[in-house]
This record gives sequence, C-alpha cells and structure tokens, in this order.
Amino acid sequence: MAHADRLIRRLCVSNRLDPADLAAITALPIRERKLDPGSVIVQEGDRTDQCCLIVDGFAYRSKTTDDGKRQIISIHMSGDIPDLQSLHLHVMDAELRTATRAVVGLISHDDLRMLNRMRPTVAEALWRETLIEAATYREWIVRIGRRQALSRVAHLIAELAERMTKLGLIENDTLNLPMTQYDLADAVGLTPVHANRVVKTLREAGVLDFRRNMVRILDHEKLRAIGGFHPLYLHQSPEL
Amino acid sequence: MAHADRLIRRLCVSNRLDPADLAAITALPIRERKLDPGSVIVQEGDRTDQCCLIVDGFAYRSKTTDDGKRQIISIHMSGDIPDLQSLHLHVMDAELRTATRAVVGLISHDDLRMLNRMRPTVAEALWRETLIEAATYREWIVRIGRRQALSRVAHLIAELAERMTKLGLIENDTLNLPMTQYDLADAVGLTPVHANRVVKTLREAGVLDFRRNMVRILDHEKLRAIGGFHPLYLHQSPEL
DNA sequence: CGGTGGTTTGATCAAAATCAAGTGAGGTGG
DNA sequence: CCACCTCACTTGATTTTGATCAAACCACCG
Repeated sequence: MAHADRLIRRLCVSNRLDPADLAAITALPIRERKLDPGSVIVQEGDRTDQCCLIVDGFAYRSKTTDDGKRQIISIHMSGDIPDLQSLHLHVMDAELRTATRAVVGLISHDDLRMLNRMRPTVAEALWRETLIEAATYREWIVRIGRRQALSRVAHLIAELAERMTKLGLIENDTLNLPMTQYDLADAVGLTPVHANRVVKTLREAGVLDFRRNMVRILDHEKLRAIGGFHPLYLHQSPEL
Repeated sequence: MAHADRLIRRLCVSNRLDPADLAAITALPIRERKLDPGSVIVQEGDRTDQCCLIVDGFAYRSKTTDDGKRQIISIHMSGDIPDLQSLHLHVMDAELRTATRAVVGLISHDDLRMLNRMRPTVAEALWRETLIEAATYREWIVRIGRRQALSRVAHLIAELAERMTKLGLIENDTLNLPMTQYDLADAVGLTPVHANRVVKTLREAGVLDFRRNMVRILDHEKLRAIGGFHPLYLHQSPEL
C-alpha cells in the first residue's frame, strides 16, 4: 500500500472525501523514513516544519514529570499524523517516539498548508482528525481519573481494539500490539507491578491474553463491560 | 465590553490577527443568553448547529461513568468557545454546564463557516484554539496519571491562575473562581474528603486560600514548585 | 552460556477512599 | 426575627487500592 493510501484509509473512517480530494492527497510529496524501535520523532521543545505520518508500526506520545515519571498520552498507528498539530502549535509540548520498528512519511508544512488552501474539505477532515484526537484525550482523562485499575486497562484495550478493527489491522481477535507491561502501566497511570497483576486477573477471567507484541481478546463483551467502554467518543463515522 | 471583544481578547493571547480579521470577528452575529448556575449548555449525545462563546462566568466540561462518577475535563472562562469542536464533531461526547451565573453568546455554525472561508487567518486561529485545548488535555492526563494529590491540586490552580492572568481576570492574586471542593475533587480525580485535606495542607503551608467563589494565591513560586507547573503547554503567545 | 529486558510473585507500606459524624453560613418561611 | 434547612466544608476512624521493595524467573540473543 502506498504511503498516502494509509492516510486515506484512516481519513475515510471518519470523513467523506470526494475523488478530487483523494487525488490531491495522493499527489502529496511524502518522504519515507524507516525508524528503529524507540526512536524519537519529536521532542518536547522542538520546533518543526514537517508532519510525520505513521505508515507502519506504532508510536507513543508521552510526557515526563520533573521527578521522572512518564505518562503515555496517546498511541498512534498506521494512517495517523500524530503531530498534525505542529502545523499551528509551534513548540512541541510532548515527546513522540516509535514503539516498534516503523515506517513514517514526512510531509512538509508548506505542502500541507497548500493542500488545505486548495481543498477545503481536506482541511476540514484534517481539523476533524485533531478534534477526534482531543476527544480521545477527554476519555483518557476519565479513564485514569475515575476508573479503577482493572477497568482502566480493559477500557484502553477496548479502545485500541476498536480503532484497529476499523483500520483492518486485526486478525482473529489478535491485536499486533507492541506494548510492554511497562508501557501499559505508563498509559493507564499505574506501576508496572500493579499493571501486571491486572493483566493476570484479566487473563484468569478469560477476557484477554496480553503478551509482548500481541494482545488476544477472548471475550469482547466482557472486556467492554469491565472497561465501561462506549465507542461514541472515537467519532468513527462521518455522521458522528 | 462587547461580546465579540471577549473572543478577540482571548484569541489575541495566542494569535496574531490583523485589523481586517478583528473587524470580521466583530461583525459576527452573536445572540446573547443569560444562564443560571448549573445550566446545561450541551449534553452528551446532542447535535447542535451553533457554538457557545463564554462571555462572562465559568463553565465545566465533564463526563460521567456508568457507575455515576463525574470527571471534570476542562474549565472554561471568558472568551473561550468550548464547543468550537461541534463545527466538525457532530455528536457531543461530553456535557458542558455553567458553573456560575453566566452570559454566553451563541454563534451559528453557518456564520462561523462563512467567517473561516472569508478569513483564513481567523480559521487558523480557531483551529489553533482547539489544538491548545488538546494540549491542555494532555497536561491534564499527566496531572492525574502521574502526580500525587497535593501536586495535582497545586498544578490545576497554577494553570487557572496563569490563564486568568493572561486575560486580566485576576486582581491582587485573587481568582474569582466559583469552584466548590466537590468540583475540585472531580477535576483532579480525588474524593471530596481528600481534596479538602489537600486544600487544608496548602492553606497551612501558606500557599493559597481556597474558598467557595474565591482562591487567593499567597505564594506563586511555591504553588508552581509543588505542582511541577511549566506553562509551555498553554501556548500563550503567537510564537509558541 | 551468560546477559538483558520483560514478566511474575510475595511481603510490606503509603496514599487515598470510604464511612460516619459533625460544623457553619446563608437563605427561606412561619 | 427566629427556626430550620440545605449545601458546603471539616475532621476522625477505618479500610482499600495500588505503590514500593525485593527477589526470582524466563526467553531470546549475541
């Protein structure tokens, strides 16, 4: 699949775009780069003149407190442009780092601004993508602010399953997810030790099997029930 | 101050707008409405065809879990358009409610879309506002995911003080903030009882005095130190 | 075959939740 | 004008959740 096609597949989950829009996106100059796991894409404090499209692999956005605690803030996958915001926010306020070996596509701000001016529908779709990301943050806040450990983990996995399903990245209930239990802990605001105990509980309850590089969901219903997960906030349809 | 001026004051904290842009904003039709404290502005699940500008007073955005726990997600004040997102997200995923008696201005989506088309710089400024809100969510996640109770409260108050200062809403270190300790607890992911103990600790440490309808900051330095607060993420300058 | 990064488990501790019972100020109706 | 009510705040006692500390374990890799 060509690089722009990943972006198009992603945008078409939540947006209605016409052929001319798709053609304009396909014509976008994209420079490919292959990255090792753990590579920094942007750092807190950076200024940049390009956006990074995740073609293959995963990336985490995170912030670190003064006393060295890391919080993962978002998880990005094929088709996401996690730093689309850099188009209008000039100094990055969080770090972005690959979680896996990854292929990314770099798109210059100038080209994106040109595209936005020529194709207002695409501009709206991109704005909308940033708003969906914000909606995901809102739910993330509720997850760690008002849910217990078990529910937090279930809710996060349910979200990832939902997003990956819409992109066709799931085969027989197995997410090809490169998350260590340390990452999981940093995403849901727990310690690794406690995250491990939660994972164990979910495994023993027959809900999921969580391993390095793979999460297998055994009982979707139960997973959503434990997490209190309702996918509305992902706005995964042009009508929502 | 006219309604549009509140919006302009707010936008000019983070954006550079030229006189023609300001004139276009001033020309925007805005219908005034006065609301009692606790009025619902939009509900989860709503579809709407207008955006709400907060002219005077405060509003909270919140979500409630299946088991009835409320999490406050954002706090809005004079000049904010908290549901600007509704321009591109069609179904609301959170509730928005006034915290005080408030004056709001309603602006139709059609008028906003027209403005965006005529004045691309204004469109960019509005997009940027939604991105700053997202940045604020990111920090909110870190606050409740990776900070202790004392630090959470200090960090939130430091943020509000910073934002209100830039809008000129603070007089001799006193924020005219209509927050009960229940609200505070729901914002930082604590129980009201524990929030109260934290407030007491901060008062006894000579950092702040927190009362219904008023927070007085006695030691800004200490407040920021306890909260680990760094205002970069608020992007409160056109350069950031 | 030893190292390393990730996972697992147990024991103990600390932070915050929960339960319970006041206090106190402001607002309303008799 | 007082009595009472309500909403917010406060405090103490106890329990729970998750953190911390410590030690294996395990699989993959060079």
